[in-house]
Amino acid sequence: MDYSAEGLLAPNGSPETGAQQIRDAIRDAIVERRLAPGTKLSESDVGGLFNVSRTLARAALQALSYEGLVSVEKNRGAFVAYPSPDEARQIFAARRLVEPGILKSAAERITPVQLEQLKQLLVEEGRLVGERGQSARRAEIKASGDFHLMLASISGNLIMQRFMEELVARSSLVIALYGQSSVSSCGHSEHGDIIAALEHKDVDAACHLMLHHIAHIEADLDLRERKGFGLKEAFER
Amino acid sequence: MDYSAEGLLAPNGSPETGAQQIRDAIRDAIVERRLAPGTKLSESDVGGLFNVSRTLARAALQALSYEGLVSVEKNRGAFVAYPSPDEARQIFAARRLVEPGILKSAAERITPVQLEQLKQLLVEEGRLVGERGQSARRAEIKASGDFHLMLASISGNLIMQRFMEELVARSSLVIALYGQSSVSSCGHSEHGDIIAALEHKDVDAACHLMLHHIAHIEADLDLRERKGFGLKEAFER
DNA sequence: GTGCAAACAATCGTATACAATTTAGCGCTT
DNA sequence: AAGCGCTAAATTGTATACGATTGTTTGCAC
Repeated sequence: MDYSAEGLLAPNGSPETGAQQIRDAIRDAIVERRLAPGTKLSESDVGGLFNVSRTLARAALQALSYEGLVSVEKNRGAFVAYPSPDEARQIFAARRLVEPGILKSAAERITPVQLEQLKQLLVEEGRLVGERGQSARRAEIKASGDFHLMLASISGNLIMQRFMEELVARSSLVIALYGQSSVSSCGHSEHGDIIAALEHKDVDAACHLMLHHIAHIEADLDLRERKGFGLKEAFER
Repeated sequence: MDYSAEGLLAPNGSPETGAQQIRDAIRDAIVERRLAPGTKLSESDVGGLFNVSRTLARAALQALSYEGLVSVEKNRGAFVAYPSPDEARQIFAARRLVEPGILKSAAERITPVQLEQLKQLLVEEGRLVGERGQSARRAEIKASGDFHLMLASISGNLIMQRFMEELVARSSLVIALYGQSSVSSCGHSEHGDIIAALEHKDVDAACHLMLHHIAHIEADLDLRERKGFGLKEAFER
């Protein structure tokens, strides 16, 4: 019946099977910037695309709206979120608020093998920076976010981990909208510095570096209000 | 046609009308502890109770599962969440992580009128502590949480505000399950101390008091794993 | 009487159908 | 020709229907 890219590593999702997959697929598309902010996500289209009914498509869109990646307007439909400059500032303010704490917690619990995994992630990220092409760029965006996500994972707090997933995903949207330099994904070297500080058990330095890192990302944004000079944005809200 | 730059805190019911109401109603019931952890929430029953179809009931339950207040098990149904001791610890760890930061941000932005509102909330809370009866107790639980929520609101960060809503709600579940002293809701006087520190612009003291406050709540919990000595718990879970 | 198995019942998972709302198109009036 | 109002198409909101999975009970063999 349906042989559409069945779960490769998903043994079983707790709530539903179908909607979960669709949600993840759309989220990946948004985070990797294949779906531009403001794009309309009609329930019929989404359902048709994944060969499921509107019911599941709707559930997936709802889920994404809870994560702030999709905004659904009553009787009008769902759109890829188009964060305002103010929302963007709040997202980064939230990251400045929680990431040092996560880092501190991660530093207390990190094991040698986890430290090695972090380093490996860094190597992978560095490899992608060197490559060319859209595909490599997307992978780089993902790897860059995965660094922050792995720290949250090491912290051992599932709640903070989920929260960071949301923040990283929404950050990607903000960068897609307001980023200036093309390679604004994440300062690669700064990730390395943080790992080094972690390795030396210098938590304070690591936190300081993290704050600096976040500020660095935010500094690359142009958060001035757009007055709708781009007609596409003006139309699609 | 389109008055863009839509309100950030628009009264606009974003997704749906019906499911939102049901979700809020059930959430209130959970937070106020009228629904015990582990209670089964069948889609048919919920729908029947609110005179809507299973579709809306399901959407509401899904929403609550994203907030961690209900857990849905595939092909088995939805239940009021029954946080494990480990989850409980993570919830409070998350609060220790974010509340000082929220408080710091709130201290920077608080206006005299907001300070007055905080004080009024405190008075209201104090009044409820004195009263007797189930209804007063429920209101007290809510007011106690509202104190923390209002601080998040004052911080001006909608994302942190939503996150705190989740944490406060889940804390209520934890206290319902593991709280020992009957009046374990929240140390009322400690709220007053924090306000006082805020008023004197002593942010460090306020943060310190907040951490102490959270520790105090957590200290009242008995987070030892239950081996099913209570037959009731053994059944409903 | 105990243990397994097959049918029954209940509930969830998904699809489809209908109603309500919004949006766009068209013709009419001025 | 521009503006207004009405109708029709499209899209979302909600309900119902059907199939699938799980849990229970009954019945039979041993």
